[in-house]
Amino acid sequence: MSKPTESELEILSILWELKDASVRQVHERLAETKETGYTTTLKMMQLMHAKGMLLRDEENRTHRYRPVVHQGETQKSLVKNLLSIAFGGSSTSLAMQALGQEKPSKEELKEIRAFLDQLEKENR
Amino acid sequence: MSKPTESELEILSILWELKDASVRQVHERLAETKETGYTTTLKMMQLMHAKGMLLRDEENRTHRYRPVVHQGETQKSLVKNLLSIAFGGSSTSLAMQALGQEKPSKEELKEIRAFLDQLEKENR
DNA sequence: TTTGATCTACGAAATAAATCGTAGTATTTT
DNA sequence: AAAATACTACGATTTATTTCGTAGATCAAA
Repeated sequence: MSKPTESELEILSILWELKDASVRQVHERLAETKETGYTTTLKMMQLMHAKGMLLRDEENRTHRYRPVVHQGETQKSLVKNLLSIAFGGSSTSLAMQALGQEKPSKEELKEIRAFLDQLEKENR
Repeated sequence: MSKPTESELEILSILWELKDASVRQVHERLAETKETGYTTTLKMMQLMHAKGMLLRDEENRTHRYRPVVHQGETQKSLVKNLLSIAFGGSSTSLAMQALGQEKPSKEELKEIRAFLDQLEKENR
């Protein structure tokens, strides 16, 4: 599946959260942070459906959409791409860049450390 | 400064590495992994220069270009963007996603742990 | 049952990004 | 010094992405 564009990602994010939504719902969320017309959102979602990125339930007049790809898979490919294109493949520097950006809480630090231990264990 | 496009990033990556290069040099590197014409590369770099993304030394007939922004700053804004658009702002999950992708070496693990300790210390 | 609101479909325009050919000069090779 | 090669400049085209108006159908309210 091809890489979603910026706008597509905005829509996907909302759908990942809501699981399932009408154009109206998505549009209302989008409009909170962005100046945009209803038919624009509609068209985007229709295009995404045509591309196979969204499933559509046409049972009722108001169609409901949901993402085909899961957030995790998309995150994975985005990270992979960013890694190769801007970090010379070094996941370490990407990770540190991210963590420096938005400081993790105590709990998160613990989680990350556990994750590192896990990685190290596997590596034997 | 606005976010570089995919193609611009490819060029920036090469320039970050070479510090300073002619269109020909950049083109040759690009052509290793991508089917593209010389004038396309030229035009891209001219555009980037016009946008203020690249400096140009016009001393000699063969101009030499170098990036205005450093890799670190660009990485920072890319990560920031990715974080907000696909990870709901959670640097922890971005970091783990990255590390799971490309496993760090023993040395890198050490480095990351030190980095985490540092973060924790600051947090008091 | 008319009016108004809400939907979808869809064409088309606006914008952004990427590609490339051609012309004109300078430089190097034969 | 003629021919081939290497550069820049630049217009124009192509392709991708985003935006939006209009039409027609369905539903809800007056």
